[in-house]
Amino acid sequence: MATALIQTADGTFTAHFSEYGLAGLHFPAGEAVPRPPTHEPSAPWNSWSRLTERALNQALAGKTPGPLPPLDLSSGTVFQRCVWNALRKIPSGVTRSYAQVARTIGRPEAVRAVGQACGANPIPVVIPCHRVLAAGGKLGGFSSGLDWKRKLLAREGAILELG
DNA sequence: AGTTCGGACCGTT
DNA sequence: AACGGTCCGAACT
Repeated sequence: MATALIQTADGTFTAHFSEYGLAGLHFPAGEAVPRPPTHEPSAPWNSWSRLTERALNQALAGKTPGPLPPLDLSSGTVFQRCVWNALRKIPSGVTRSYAQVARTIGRPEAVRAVGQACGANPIPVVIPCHRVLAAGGKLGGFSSGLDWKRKLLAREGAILELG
């Protein structure tokens, strides 16, 4: 595994790469980053890092990102990967409810479990867990802070709340 | 219209 | 056994 710092207009994100691809992404930490990352020149990490930086900046700007590095979602359970996969199909600017996602994956009753799976999403922003709201257009929760959720949705031009 | 309460539901630790 | 990024209906203010 390698750690890379990803520079964006919103601060420095931290990315984790396995030998299979991007495995984790963290929002800018409040404090200074502990240690500088180490790179193995031979690995594809530098290439993936560049792809991640480009895609992440696009996403943060509310635009649909282009090519992504391979994603390593092996940390998740079958159910979680199922949910994350469904999340990736939600277009930018569009929102779904936890119940809708539950229906999409064929488990209409596993609503709370879907919420739980969203919280376990290892690659936020790229895997748009922020596009899932509570019923009635209410914001719902967000592991990394609701400010981020609001900000991301606003950048995409998503409609929030109700008139 | 907004709120609180109480069950019911399901995957993860 | 307990906890969640839930949902829905009912009964309030």
